[in-house]
Amino acid sequence: MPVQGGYKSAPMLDLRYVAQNFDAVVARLKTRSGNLDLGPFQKLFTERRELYVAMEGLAARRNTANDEMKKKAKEDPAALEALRGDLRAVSQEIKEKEARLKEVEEEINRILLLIPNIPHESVPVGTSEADNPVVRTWGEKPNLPFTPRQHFDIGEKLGMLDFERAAKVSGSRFTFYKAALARLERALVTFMIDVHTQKGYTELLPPYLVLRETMMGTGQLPKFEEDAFKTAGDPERFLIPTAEVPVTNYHADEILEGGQLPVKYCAFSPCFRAEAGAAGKDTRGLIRQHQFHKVELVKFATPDTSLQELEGMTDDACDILRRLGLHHRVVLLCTGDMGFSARKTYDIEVWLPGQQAYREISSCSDCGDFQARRAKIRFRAQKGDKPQLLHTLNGSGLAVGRTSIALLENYQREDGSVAIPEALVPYMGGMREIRPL
RNA sequence: GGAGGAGUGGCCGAGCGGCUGAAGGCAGCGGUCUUGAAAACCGCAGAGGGUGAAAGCUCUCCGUAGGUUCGAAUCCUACCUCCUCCGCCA
Repeated sequence: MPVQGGYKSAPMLDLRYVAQNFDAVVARLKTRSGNLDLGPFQKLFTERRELYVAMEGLAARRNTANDEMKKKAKEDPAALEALRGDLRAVSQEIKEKEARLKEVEEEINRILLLIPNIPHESVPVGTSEADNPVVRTWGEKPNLPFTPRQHFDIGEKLGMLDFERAAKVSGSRFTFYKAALARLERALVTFMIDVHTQKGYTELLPPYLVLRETMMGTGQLPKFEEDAFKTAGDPERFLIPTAEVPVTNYHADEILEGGQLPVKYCAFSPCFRAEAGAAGKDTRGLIRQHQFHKVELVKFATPDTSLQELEGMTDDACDILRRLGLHHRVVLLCTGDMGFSARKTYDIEVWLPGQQAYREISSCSDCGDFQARRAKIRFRAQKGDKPQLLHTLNGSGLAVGRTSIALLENYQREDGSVAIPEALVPYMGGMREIRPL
């Protein structure tokens, strides 16, 4: 009867760290949005340790007694019977403790799985996006000598975005792209991946359906189940909300060699989001759809380099916008605006003339060891060293649909046609502008 | 979907219910030898948890989860994955 050990019950935050710095951790977590309830965590943690100690004592006793059994079995059958009775009681006690330990660990995990990552110290405290400082800005707003239209007007006038038929076929928040705009979307994907692979990102084309534990690994579950689409079969599978999910879990349960870090991947995928909490928000156009395309960047880095890698990744995403000549700015998310798994996040916001607003087109996060702990991704600094958790990073490079929006709004002309930036012309088969059908 | 077969340490591959954390081989690391290298020989070498300042001590792990037993890699049950053949299919 095996005593449970190992990292099977992988804690979501460093158990010991949380236990030893309880107040500080709670205080920092409270700067995030949402409620925080650590419940009976400390009591459970103590009980867990006591159970471990007790079980070990019993197991040790049983093991030595079992060695006796080997001898007695041959020499002294009578004593064997007596011993057997004793041991049965010991085994029984171990089983009981084991059952209780399992309960305790499940309770601890239930609590910890719902607790977000601890914000890094360089992240400003704040409650909403209004508190996100602008870190830098690139380019300038285009000077359009007419009232700029929003992308959905442009697309419909071109006859290349069809929201009505999409609603007929799939319901709200879907779109048919047509002709040159369909090609533009495809061209953007290829363009982005070409740029990233030239910088050392390895292209990965991931599965779009993943298991529950995969969604757990990156932090989408268990807390945000209502945001995801789920299949009916057994096992249930989830449509990925981002390629971050399959790509980060690509190395789940692995030990990487320190020398090969950072490992960098880029991956195109469609993304599926239920948008449960977004009713009434961005209902028109391509901004918020149930399905969109994204090229994702993922890095696996050592703890001491991850913050620096985040800067690099953010710049790699910005580079796409620079090459496309799109005005944008980078903001640092405050504690209250960050995602569940992140310890530090930069959002890149592109200027949309039609909306007269900056809109998020990329989000780049350093997740520290948060996802690595959940997904059991480790590295070995030197041969012979103990494996330790690595750091994971992810960022959009970029959201393709929103890039299409930015191109439409920034390169629109008064007559309804749209220019194609130089960098994309080769990917559009030489096409330099998009004219109405 | 139907019929078979298999899942053991970085890899290959043994393993009568106790002497197996696991033979043997390869790769790896350290050393002897050598002008250097190779070969040969010797040695070290899995992952985690608990406790401890550390050394150490101890517990767990042979696809996963249960079960039988004083004791399971070895017996039983279910599940998962992979391979082969048939059917179906982009």
